[in-house]
Amino acid sequence: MGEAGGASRKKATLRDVADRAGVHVSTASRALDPGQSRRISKATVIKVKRAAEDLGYVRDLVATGLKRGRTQTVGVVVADLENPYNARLIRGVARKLEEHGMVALIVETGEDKDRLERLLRHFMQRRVDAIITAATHLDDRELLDRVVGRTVPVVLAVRGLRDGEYSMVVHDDHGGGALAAQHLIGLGHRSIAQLRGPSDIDTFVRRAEGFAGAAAAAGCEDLTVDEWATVPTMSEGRRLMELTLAAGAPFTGVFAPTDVMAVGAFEAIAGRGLECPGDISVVGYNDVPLVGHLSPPLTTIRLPSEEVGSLAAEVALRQIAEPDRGPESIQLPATLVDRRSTAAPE
Amino acid sequence: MGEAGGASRKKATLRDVADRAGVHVSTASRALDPGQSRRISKATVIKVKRAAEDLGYVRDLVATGLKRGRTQTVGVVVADLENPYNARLIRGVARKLEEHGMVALIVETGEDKDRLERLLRHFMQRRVDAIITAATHLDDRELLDRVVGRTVPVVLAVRGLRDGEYSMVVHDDHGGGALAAQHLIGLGHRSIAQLRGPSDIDTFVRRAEGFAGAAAAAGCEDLTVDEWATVPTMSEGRRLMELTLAAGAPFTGVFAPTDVMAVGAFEAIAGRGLECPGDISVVGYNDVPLVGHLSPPLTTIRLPSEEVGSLAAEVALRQIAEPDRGPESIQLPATLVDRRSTAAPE
DNA sequence: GTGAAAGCGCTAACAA
DNA sequence: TTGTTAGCGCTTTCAC
Repeated sequence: MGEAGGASRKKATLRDVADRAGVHVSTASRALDPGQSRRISKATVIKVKRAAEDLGYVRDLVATGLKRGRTQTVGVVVADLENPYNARLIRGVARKLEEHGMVALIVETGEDKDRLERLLRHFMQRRVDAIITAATHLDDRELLDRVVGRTVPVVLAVRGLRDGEYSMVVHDDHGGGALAAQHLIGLGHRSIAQLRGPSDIDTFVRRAEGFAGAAAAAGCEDLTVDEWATVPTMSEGRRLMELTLAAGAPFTGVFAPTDVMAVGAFEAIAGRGLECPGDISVVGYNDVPLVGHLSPPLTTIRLPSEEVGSLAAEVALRQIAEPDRGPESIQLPATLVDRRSTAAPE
Repeated sequence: MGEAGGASRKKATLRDVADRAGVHVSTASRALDPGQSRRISKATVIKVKRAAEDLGYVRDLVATGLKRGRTQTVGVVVADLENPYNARLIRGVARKLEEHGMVALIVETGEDKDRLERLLRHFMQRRVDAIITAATHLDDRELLDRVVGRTVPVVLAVRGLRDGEYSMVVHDDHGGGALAAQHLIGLGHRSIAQLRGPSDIDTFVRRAEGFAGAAAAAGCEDLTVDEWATVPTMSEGRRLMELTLAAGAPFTGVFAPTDVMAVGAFEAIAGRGLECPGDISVVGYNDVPLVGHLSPPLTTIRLPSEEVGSLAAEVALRQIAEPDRGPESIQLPATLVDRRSTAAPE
């Protein structure tokens, strides 16, 4: 019956399989390769497959990778693993890749540029077949060009870059920001503000533009402070919210370009003894899991990050298959999830 | 000045470097290997390093892996990437590995056994140097033995297995469960209950035992229902909480063995028109990020998962370095984070 | 349809 | 200190 487990003996090699089947290694190789096995006589294929099974043979992907120059690996970069929206993005990527027998090599930058460079270099050393990055800053172009260049396809997920040399799968951030403003305005708010995420990240710039544009278009008073967050975290959200409150001008609605920044805003609001949505309405962005269970449940712009991941993987696969294809761009529409952190002003 | 970028030309090989430096490849190999370079004349090392720099040479880890039989890769399995406590675990692993020039290959099972098997097989094909798994079910032993066996070190993180054939880094779940009960009891609750996680996962069994034991020891009425959750999710938490409430017996405190299950419990409580902690106190487990911002902020047992990850990586590295070392076990103590979801019964 | 041969890019005895 | 040699395990022309 054999050793189908294969965890015991020394690990069978293709040579062993060939020997046992009484054929040459090259024949064995072909018999086991779905793309080649039809060029081999049915009888031989069966013989070889049986031998492989008996020996508990598993193809060594390292050797295959070396020979073929393709590792069946896609490098995936995110800024922060702890953010569930990245988790979903990764899941989207991983599931799609898995369907094609490929695997994601996932790394986290913590928004640190040096780290990004190290990680990208590492990807190159490992000969990943493509790179999907959701951690791009606006000034990373030079870095990407320099360390990755055109050696492997790059797909920018979520965070884009201004001119289209790389493939991108992004969200309609401008529209999302506008939607947040319009929602507030529709509720009757006339003085609103936004907390702005890092100014060197595409998504945050676009969300900010969208919000500001829609506020202006509606003739709404925009009491946004000058400052931008340094990183899109809860504490930065709190800081900016405090700043905005401290500015003194009265406003009744605020947009945070990230759910966790919105949570920071909640803290600042509570810290001032104010209430949400009674005194101030808050709109977030992303719609990460627990956010519907906060107090109050957060109204937010939904970013379907699993879908972004899945699409990014599809693009990557396509670019791997057809390297001369030229960059592709996909943009997903923004929708608002209306919950309880927004209400008409009192 | 050269091509330090290396993203342009055809990709320099060690041979190219050797040629340019006027030495043999093996010499070049040694010169570039920190562990060997002291056996090479200073002058040669410099020559080679310069040539490498000029050519933008980067060592091909695939080839190195094939030759050395070590890929500098550790496979990491989690059940659910979206759970931030896994994110932290992964971060702990990744950071530690990175210090040693290694990288984590991260995959997600969704608690699915077939998927686990496929993923483990894939790890073997990729020749990972070790496997860290935080997705183990109690009946996975046979699977682990069969597909991994003793070919590479395995470290069980968070979720253990009963007899010590594998290294483990776990939390004191029994103690954690007991702590939850004691906290409630200390507050004055005399009738309490727990929602139990999947009965085929070590952590949940131990937490349940700890809780039940402490409740019994205090002579407390334990109104836990018979049912166990099928998966540790919010909806299962809600379902079990509803079941418990429907049982009709009056209790004032409940323990959920997972924060997300606790959120489900919140929903069920609210659904009945009850209040937390007014009518029922709730204790969770894990202390994941947003949980302190729920309404009410959740009292919970803290599981330092980043530390678990980091320790698991250390154990893995040790086991890789000394394969005959025999399994190691580490257990971290449980602590309670007292917030607002628990109070004295009314 | 199958075998022979030549490596992918690198490392590690073994010599010298 | 350095070069020679022999592969790691696999795929893939090129013959037959």
